Amino acid sequence: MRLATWNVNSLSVRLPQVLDWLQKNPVDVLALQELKLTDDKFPAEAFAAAGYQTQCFGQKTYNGVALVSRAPAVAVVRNIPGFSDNMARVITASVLDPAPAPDATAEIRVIGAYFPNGQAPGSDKFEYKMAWLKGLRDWLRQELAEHAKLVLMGDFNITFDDQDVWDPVGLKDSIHCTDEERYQLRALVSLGLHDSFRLFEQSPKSYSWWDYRDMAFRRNRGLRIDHILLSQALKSRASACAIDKAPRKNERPSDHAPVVLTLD
DNA sequence: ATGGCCATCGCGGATGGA
Repeated sequence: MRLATWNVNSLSVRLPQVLDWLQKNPVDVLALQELKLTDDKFPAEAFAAAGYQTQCFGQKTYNGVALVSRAPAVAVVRNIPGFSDNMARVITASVLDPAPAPDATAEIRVIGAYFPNGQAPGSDKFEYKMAWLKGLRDWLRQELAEHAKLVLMGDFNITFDDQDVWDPVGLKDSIHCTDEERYQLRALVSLGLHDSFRLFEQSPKSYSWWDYRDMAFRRNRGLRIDHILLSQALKSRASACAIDKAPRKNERPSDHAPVVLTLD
């Protein structure tokens, strides 16, 4: 089973690239972020023609998330129960596991999330990010108690540590790299999750996002802020995790690259 | 040193992203 996450920075602009990528990478589940469109504009038919079901939680202009899956996605939850939010940032569903362990339930709980950017430490948006992270953690604790096989993936807008940052000195204490954000990320992980990317040997300077400016991609000036976290029950099944830089080389690319996880 | 790009809305330039 393969799962992936991709911040597409406007699905309207990127749909051809997403369909092309799915053809080359026929994953079982793809979580999309930053759709920047409303549900009525979601191209469900295009995905259906490619053999995928979709669950969308859209919003005009900003945010918006979706789950694209081979198997039906059921028990869908939009945003974080218990945390009041007017932005479309989280979509959760249970999807059929094509290769379930014989003694386990046949479903995997998948959470696709677009974490707040936070703009700058000390700003109102940063305060919102901190509150959102606390809200997510409080709900995730319950969700993990109910679903042993759980994946939390998406655009976290937080680096784990300096390995995830192209210029840790120059970007020290800047957004995505602050101690407060990293503390919150560790607190999430402490609920019983694992950073699937670091379960495997990776090349140094592996990033998932590069600024559009300054030829940042060509110079590999990036950040690793897109993550796939696995519950303990799924950790032992993980056999690979990789960032696919190929779509970042397209014309008119998203600024993010997809991250792909393989479960045996 | 500053901002350098891209998407949206909408038709100029502000806002947000990261």
